[in-house]
Order: sequence, then structure tokens, then C-alpha cells
Amino acid sequence: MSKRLKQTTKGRAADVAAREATLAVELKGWFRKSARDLPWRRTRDPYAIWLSEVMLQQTRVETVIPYYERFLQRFPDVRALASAEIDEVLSLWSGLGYYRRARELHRCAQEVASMHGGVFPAEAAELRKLRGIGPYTAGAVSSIAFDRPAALVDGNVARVLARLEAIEDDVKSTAGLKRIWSVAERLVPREEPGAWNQALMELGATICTPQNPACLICPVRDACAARAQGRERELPIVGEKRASPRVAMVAAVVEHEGRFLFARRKEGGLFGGLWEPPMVEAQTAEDAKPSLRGAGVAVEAKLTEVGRVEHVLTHRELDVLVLRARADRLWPLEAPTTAPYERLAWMERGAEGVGVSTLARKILAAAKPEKKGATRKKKARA
DNA sequence: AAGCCGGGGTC
DNA sequence: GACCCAGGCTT
Repeated sequence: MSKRLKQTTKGRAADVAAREATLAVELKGWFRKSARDLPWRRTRDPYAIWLSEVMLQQTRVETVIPYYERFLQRFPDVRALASAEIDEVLSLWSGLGYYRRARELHRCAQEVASMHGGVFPAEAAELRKLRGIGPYTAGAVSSIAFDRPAALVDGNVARVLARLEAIEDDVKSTAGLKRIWSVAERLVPREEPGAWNQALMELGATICTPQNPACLICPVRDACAARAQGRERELPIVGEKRASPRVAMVAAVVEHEGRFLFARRKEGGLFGGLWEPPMVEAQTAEDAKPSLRGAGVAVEAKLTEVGRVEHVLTHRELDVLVLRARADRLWPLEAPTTAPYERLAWMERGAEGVGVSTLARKILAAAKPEKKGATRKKKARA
């Protein structure tokens, strides 16, 4: 390579570096000026920041805020969380979804308490070893709580970087994610990496949005390759997702003097660790009876249909027929034999202190003795 | 690499 | 309805 060419190459590399340094200054400046005031941005406590990041996995900021506040109030530090009962953790998590996160959160707290002396490690590689902490959360905690120059990629960052660099790959594919991550790692600055990462996410959430990006007010529009090509609405490219199948279910709400029959689901699967009125896959009440008996619903229970509940999940649409019965006594409960359940109990309607899904709450509400208007509505639909 | 795992806001 | 959100784990 000639001396002259070498200098040119070096010169271009220097130009790129200068452009990226400018980009970092611009974006961080914008972030300082226009960042939303979010609860977890008022603390430097790694525990609180970690808690917020786990709650924010696949979950919107507005949804998380009240859960974050309640959680932090009940469990002010990692040891408090580590020593809690899992049922109480799930209780505070109820309604937030993806309940495995709550179990992993609890286990992670126990790992930090027992193996790290109650102190979160600062390096992403160490954080990554803990339960429930993947590449994103490791980068987030390391950069935001510890000012380490760790990269991070979430849905927002993937979209922003795909547009900024006009990346053609499917951003959900392995190859696409690998490319996005390499860009993220190249761009993360030594100075204020936490502000940089949060700025990328903030930009994606408020300006560089999926549908109608507000390029006219974007602080980095002049550096955006997609915009330069007029393709900001075509990028990023995302693969097709398939429709979720419908699943017919039957639930039985059994009551005796204000106590309700609840079953606890085994950990691991759908709604793992949560309590609910017994609920089985079946088309009709008659078909459901054998499985319901295996979930504690005694033969003597006279079941009547009281309504239907629909519930949409990521990969399934549940259509639940709700049955109701008055038990003449609190009959003794044995170990359930129906698949998803591990334990039975008579509980108050609210099932205080344990985890209950939104679906279960909808089923309980549907079985509640009705006011006249609601009753007519159900009959009209049937 | 693909599937599983909630719930809800927005267009 | 469709989209997708401060993803991670399992197979």
C-alpha cells in the first residue's frame, strides 16, 4: 500500500470517527433536554435500575410505572426481594404478564444476595450470567447504573440503528440482530454511555417510531441513511408473523360462602405459578367435566353456564366458557391430577397474596352475580 | 433457528 | 384488526 493511499484510508477512518463523535454529542444533548421524567431515571441504585429493566422487557413504559413503584416500596433492596415468598412476588407482578420474569427476578435477587454479597456486578459479562438477564438487560444495567461503555439493543434501538445505517436485514433474524449489535457496539461512547443508550431508546419511543417517524424534528436526521434515501418508512424490514390459533377452554368458578376453589399452575408453562379457577381445554361443559374433576371440581357440583371470556395472548387466542357452581360445603381437596395444576385451595375471591392472571380476574368477574343490565347482555349474546 | 411466554396502547 | 413494546429461555 502506498504512503498516500494509507493516509487517505486513515483520513476516512478519522472522518467516520469524527462523524460518530458528533452524532453522540447531538443525541445526548437532545436527550438531556427532552427526556421524559421516568421514576427509574431519578435513581442510581443498580437494584432499582435492574428491577425497571426486567419489568420493561417487552412491556411499555406507561404500563410498568405503577408496578415499579409498588415493587420498590415493598422490596426496597435486593435482600428484601431475595427473602420474599415467590407467591408474594407473583402477587405484585399480577397483570404485568410474562410471569417467568417474576420467577427469574426472584432467583436473580437470591443469586446476587448469596453469591455477590448483595451487590450487583458492574460488567455486562458478569451480569449476563445472572437469571433473567440477557444481552439487553446486561448492557442496560452496566451502562446506566455503572457508566460502563456497554452496548444494548432493544426493539427501539434495532429500529433506530436500522434506519440510521440503512440496514437491509430482517431485524428479528439472527443475521440482522448480529449486524445491529455490531453497530451498537461500535457507536457506544466512552463518555456517558448510559445517556447514549437511553437516548437511542427515547428516540425510538418518541420520534423514530414504527409507523410515522417524526423525521422533521429528529435531532439526528442529517446523519440518517434511510432518510437520505427517502426510505425511512420502509425500514426496518421485519419478517412475517403467523396468526395465533384459537383455543376453546372451560373454566369452573366454584363458591361456598365467599370462598372460591383455586388451583395453582405448575411453574414453567403458561401462567406458571399463578392461581386461578380450574380451567381446562374443552369445547363444551360436558367434555370438560372429567378434567375439571381432576382439578378439584367435585362430582356433586351442579355447573351452570354464565358467560364467555375472550383473552388474546401472543401466540394464542383463548375462548373460555365460564361455569359457575355453589358448593354446599368446603369439600376436602386432594392433589390435582389435571395436567397444569399442582395444588388446590379455597381462597377469597381476590386471592390476596398470590399471583393471579388478568385472564383469571376476567373469569371471576364473569361469574360474579350480575346486575340486571349485564345479565341481559350475556343472554342476548348466547 | 424457531417456539414459548401476557397484556395493553395505538394506528 | 394489525402491530409491537427498554427480551429471555428452552428446545
